[in-house]
Amino acid sequence: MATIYQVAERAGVSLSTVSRVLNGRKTVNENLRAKVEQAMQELNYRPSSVARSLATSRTDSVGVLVSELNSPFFGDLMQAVESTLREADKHVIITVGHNNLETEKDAVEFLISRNCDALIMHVEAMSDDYLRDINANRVPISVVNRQVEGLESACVCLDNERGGYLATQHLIELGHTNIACISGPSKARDARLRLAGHRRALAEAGIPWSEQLYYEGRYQEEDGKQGLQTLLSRNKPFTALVCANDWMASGAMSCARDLGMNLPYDLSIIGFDDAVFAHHVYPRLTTVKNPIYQMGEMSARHILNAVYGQSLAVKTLFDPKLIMRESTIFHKA
Amino acid sequence: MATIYQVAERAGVSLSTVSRVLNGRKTVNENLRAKVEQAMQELNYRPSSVARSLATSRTDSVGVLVSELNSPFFGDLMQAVESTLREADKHVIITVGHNNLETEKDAVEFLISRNCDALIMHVEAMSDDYLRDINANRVPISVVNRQVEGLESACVCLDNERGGYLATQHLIELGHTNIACISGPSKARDARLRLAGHRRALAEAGIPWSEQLYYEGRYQEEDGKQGLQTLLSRNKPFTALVCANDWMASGAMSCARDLGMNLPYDLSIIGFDDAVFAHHVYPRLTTVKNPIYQMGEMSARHILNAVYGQSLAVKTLFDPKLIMRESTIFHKA
DNA sequence: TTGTATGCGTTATCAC
DNA sequence: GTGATAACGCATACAA
Repeated sequence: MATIYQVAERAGVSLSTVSRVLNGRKTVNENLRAKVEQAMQELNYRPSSVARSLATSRTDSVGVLVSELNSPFFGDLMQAVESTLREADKHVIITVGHNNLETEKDAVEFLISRNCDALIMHVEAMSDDYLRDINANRVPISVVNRQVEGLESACVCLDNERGGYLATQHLIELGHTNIACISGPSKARDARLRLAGHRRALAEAGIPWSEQLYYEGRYQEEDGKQGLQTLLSRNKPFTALVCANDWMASGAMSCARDLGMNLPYDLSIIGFDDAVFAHHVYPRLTTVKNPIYQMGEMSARHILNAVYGQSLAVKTLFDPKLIMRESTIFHKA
Repeated sequence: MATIYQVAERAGVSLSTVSRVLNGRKTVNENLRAKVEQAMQELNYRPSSVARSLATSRTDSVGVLVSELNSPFFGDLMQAVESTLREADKHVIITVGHNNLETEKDAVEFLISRNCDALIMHVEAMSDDYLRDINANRVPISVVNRQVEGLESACVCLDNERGGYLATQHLIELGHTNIACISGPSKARDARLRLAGHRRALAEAGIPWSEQLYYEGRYQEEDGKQGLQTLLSRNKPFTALVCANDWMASGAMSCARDLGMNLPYDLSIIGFDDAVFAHHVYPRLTTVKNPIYQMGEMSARHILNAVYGQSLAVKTLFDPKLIMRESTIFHKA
């Protein structure tokens, strides 16, 4: 590999000059610039990003920490982050946290040891305090899908409460009044908020909340099945079911079918997220869209602004949108 | 950030000694080692990976180039590669090629400019020559899901021909003799191989190949729909349909349903890949499993061996497996 | 505008 | 076993 010094020698200039044309400085004679560029060509010179990093103490890399890689949700997030950042010639180092505190902390240490200029994180286990500490004392961060007090401008997230509200409101508008709910784990913020929205919609419609129509899952497909069976066993009839994400909705749907129910006539089911498979299930799943791609883009933009001196427009709170498909239907009184 | 020099000063030794304990060299006095380690503790010292890279000309990073990020297939691949590599304290830099030659080349240049020690690639557009050139003159690579002549040991892939064979054989065993086929794009190697397997199964069973029962798609969901409609319009009856991937199978299924067909009784459909949504569609999709997770792991292992001096077991050719679900059924004569 | 000298934080090659 | 000293490839303050 050719170095800047060899280029300088061949072009008959000093290495400072080479460095200048390399960094697009205007203060360099056109003649010399041409010579240097030709020398670069001939030597097939490529700057060493490592050496540059050592000199500038910047790596042009941002660490990304997500819960999983093999899910449509995080796939979209990654895709958005990667392409936004790469447009700005930054790159992405990926790690996985598995929703586990130790793993998440490990990943953060790993990324910091790699001298990332910033971190984009989607974490569940890690505390707000920990996040604030990282941002204050270690490296700037952006948090996806979570509100951290004191870090508002660095957090991009969905209005989960409103999403929960929309889902239930939709069922109410269809005439349902006995509405069951399979929520996410109560220790998860987004799950709590979606549930709160659900309850607000019920309250506004004058429908009393019933513990019997409630089941707490952990966002897994299996929980949809377990949840539906449990709810059914309580002998309190319902004609519609809200699920806190699409996986559980899908689990509930297969379970319902296995039980001989005729969907959506016997039971309206609504999900949350609009995962890729939402329109693969049968009947196609009505759900609430989580605009994760845009959120990833905004998170990346925040970093671009905060760390790399750009000034892009960023939006931090996203509005969920109802996607009507065929898994919900009018309640026939 | 504390440097190695400050640690040396505090411990009252030279920086060579610090460097030695840092790298676990045995040739250092226990007393000094203790002093140094304490000094590191007190200063909360973290070695700079950048400086180390400059000195060793290794970055402990491997570049990964995949076609997309937001697909279950690549999600699994990434997950496998990341976790395998991180166990060995290497990290992963991700880029996306979008099945487009220019983008793929760009991504490779980008990764190389980042001084990756090696590349793991899943590319479609790039030529074999180009791949060989990268490996020979630039940086060691491993190729996923593709056979490159001369690079055999660096290629880990599925036996696509056998996969295609298995799918069709399964339908034949169910008694079907009129079997339509929606293949992938003929410019894609894996598509050609799957098709070859399909034809071999037909031939072995004495079923003549018919151009009328063949449609070439591009692996998109929409192609499943287009394909089925086209095939149906040709007035040559068939009772089973082979699709070269799950997306097209899913598209064909919804199309069939929209056309009023009763699945799987009116038409048996089989897919390929066993994507996550394969068991979400209704009826649950019979398909051929593509063990992408293991393939990713093996690809990472190959790099670990070739570049980082490890000696892990690697397997390069993977056997597809038939996953029987409910979308295929006996042909009633 | 151009060149010189120095630093970035390690590893590696020598002597001692 | 230990400690100077020179790379590694680039950026940058400063001098010319």
